[in-house]
Amino acid sequence: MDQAPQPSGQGPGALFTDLDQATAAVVMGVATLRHLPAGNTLFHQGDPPSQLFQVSTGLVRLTRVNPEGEQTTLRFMGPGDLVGCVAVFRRFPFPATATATRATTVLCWGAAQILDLVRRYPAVSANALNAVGDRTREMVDRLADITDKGIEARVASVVLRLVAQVGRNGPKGPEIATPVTRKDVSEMTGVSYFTVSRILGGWQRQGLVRLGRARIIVLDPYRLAQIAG
Amino acid sequence: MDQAPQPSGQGPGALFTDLDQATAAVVMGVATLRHLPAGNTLFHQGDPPSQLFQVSTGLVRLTRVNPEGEQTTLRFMGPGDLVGCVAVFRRFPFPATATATRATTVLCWGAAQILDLVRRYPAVSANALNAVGDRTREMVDRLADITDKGIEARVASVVLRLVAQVGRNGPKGPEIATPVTRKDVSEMTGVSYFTVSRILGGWQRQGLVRLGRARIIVLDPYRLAQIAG
DNA sequence: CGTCACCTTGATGGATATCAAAAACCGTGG
DNA sequence: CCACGGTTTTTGATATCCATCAAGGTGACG
Repeated sequence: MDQAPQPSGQGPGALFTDLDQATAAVVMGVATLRHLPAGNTLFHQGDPPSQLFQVSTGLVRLTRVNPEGEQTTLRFMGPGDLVGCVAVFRRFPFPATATATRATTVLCWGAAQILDLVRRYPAVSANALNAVGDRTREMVDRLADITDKGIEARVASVVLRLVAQVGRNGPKGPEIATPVTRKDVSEMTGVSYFTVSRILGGWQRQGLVRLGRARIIVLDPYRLAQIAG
Repeated sequence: MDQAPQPSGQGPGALFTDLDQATAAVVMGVATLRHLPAGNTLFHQGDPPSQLFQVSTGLVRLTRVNPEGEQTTLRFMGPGDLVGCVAVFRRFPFPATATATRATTVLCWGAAQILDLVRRYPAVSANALNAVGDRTREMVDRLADITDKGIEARVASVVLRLVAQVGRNGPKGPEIATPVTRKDVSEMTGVSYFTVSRILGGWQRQGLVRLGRARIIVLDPYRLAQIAG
């Protein structure tokens, strides 16, 4: 907790922040808890937005099929993050596929229920607005990163963002939740696989990071932030 | 109206959709109308989010300063679009600078007032959620475009998006609102200036577009969509 | 201890950024 | 109406960065 990176879903969970006890109970009351083994999917790209999820434990990967038909990673979501919030509140088909990359538990709300709650409780509505706003903000930042930074800076940004979103404090320093592969990082940066490997390798030689199979430990976040610009 | 591209802010204006007459009157009542000469700015990047704007007529450009200190174009907003919605509802500093690129009129709401309206009227809250959700959706799409499309496809995407957002029907076909320069297009695509010029030039030779100073007329939207993938 | 998925490293070519310079365009004022 | 100045755009030549291809390594897990 001290200097540990926080999951992006702040506090007890995005939807519940600043709710009075009664309201929180109502929101919790209509939720159901679900356990997913690794590899299971919450929903597929294009599905109607029938449910809203909040990750409780584990790790969820959002992917998209590109024009060539391959799945490419869009982002990861960890404990406290609202998965599907944009689609559900906006009543759009899910723009991505959500998959548990390891054993995961999630809270689920039916679309109709959650929309009703939002209409009835301004506090819940505010939380929804905040969650969606945060998402937009992140996307704008990522877009700016990609358009005006060099490759190395982009990789640094993505690594730092991953640490902040799905990081944990390991013994040697902040550590990105496993399994996040080089391929995932490359797809999130718009850089090829191999180049990411080379850049990370270079950083490891300089002692900025420690690498493992589907694992990245950040030893010098300050210098990384510098590289990210 | 027939086959004309619609501004992204749908109908009479994002905030007002599906409001009963009384509510609409209240929302309109606390708004003020402002006229801006070309070149004036609504707000600067980093400013506290003191006001929400809805473009009524004209054209607004959102720019961001990149690490090198230059202003780069993020997007344009035309009639019906809510400018600053993410920042105001999320209570974040504005992530970009908004400038009128020509004579423009906007509706303005004070942050406190609009937050109050959102808390009081679920219908307004729903509209806010929709507006912010649309924004997220667009950013996700743009991000995906950039990471998994080739350069030419990216330029095509941006041109088509501009037509949809700030396009008008000219005599020869859909036409992007002026002044949108090649430089703007290049910054929105993450491609250099010169390359955009070459690509557009090529399209003009094939009869897909007609070019002018700070002007792009789309002659063959269908083929462009094909190129965009 | 074998197999599979993930990762690294090297060599190569090509797409695109960059630099440089000239041309087209527009508004302005004579 | 025309000449002028600044901005935008085009076009060409060059260099560089990165994607791609190929092959070998390394760790995890049954």
